[in-house]
Amino acid sequence: MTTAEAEILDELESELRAEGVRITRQRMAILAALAGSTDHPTAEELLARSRERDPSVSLATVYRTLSVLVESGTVLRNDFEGAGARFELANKPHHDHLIDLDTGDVIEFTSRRIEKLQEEIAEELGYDIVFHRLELYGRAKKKV
Amino acid sequence: MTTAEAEILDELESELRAEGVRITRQRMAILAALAGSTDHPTAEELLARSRERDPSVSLATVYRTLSVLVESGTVLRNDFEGAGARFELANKPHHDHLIDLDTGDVIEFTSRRIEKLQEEIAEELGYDIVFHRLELYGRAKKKV
DNA sequence: GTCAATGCAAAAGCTTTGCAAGCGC
DNA sequence: GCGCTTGCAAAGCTTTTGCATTGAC
Repeated sequence: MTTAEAEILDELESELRAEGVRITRQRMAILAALAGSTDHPTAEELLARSRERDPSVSLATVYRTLSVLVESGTVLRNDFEGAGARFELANKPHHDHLIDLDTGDVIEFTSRRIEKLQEEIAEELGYDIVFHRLELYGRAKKKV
Repeated sequence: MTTAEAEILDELESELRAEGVRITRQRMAILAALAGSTDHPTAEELLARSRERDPSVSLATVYRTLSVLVESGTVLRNDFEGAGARFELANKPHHDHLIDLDTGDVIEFTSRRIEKLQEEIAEELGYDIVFHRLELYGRAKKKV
């Protein structure tokens, strides 16, 4: 685990304790797995990564913990097309996703202009946006 | 069934036959259910609506038929947050969706500008977009 | 010590599939 | 008539849940 990851982990732990969330070995293992992931792992992948730190983690606990973390706003859940849900820490600025259809890679991007247009559209329709989902699915351009 | 719906149904049937898709009573019932729906029904809802025309339709056939129709580009499948997949005929211009979190209503909208920005973003990242998903989830503004 | 969190296994919810019978073309 | 389509029931997958036990605070 890198120093940066350890710092993130410490911070997450403090924040969660402050919210009254109980910290268990399993939860720390799952948080560590999240902090150590730069991709967008599935529950199964998080189970495997958590077990490297604490083999006692079960899939049920991964799901229950993710549920708690999503509730508290610590984790974001993504339901990309195709497979099961994918998770990521919410400690980054808001962003949307571009999914590489060939490799499954997920690229994060942001666009103030698109965000703004979404607000305008909702406004015209008489709505307040609570959250949104923008996913681009594509293939890398051939190198020329 | 309105005259307009009957026309849509005729057209769908012709197109599918032209593509070599076999037309069965069940498939016609499912197509009619789709043509007669202005909302975005689930497979279960389509089953119920199809059975009004042909009670022999089974859920397995609804799914298998939808699969054929999605393959042929006749139907679009939406995986909105929350429940199961929702379907709609693809015979309208491209649009995105705003989902009312209180009522579940789905409002369609289009924005050339957002589409264009998406293209630009993909371009910058070196990708060609194959398809995308843009969903706004919100609540109706309070009337003042 | 109390009450929440865990592991396990069973269940749930949606969707798919194997198989024998039926039916479109 | 041939081969695709159907209904039924069973199975698949991901996610959730009941229950007895463990463990955090």
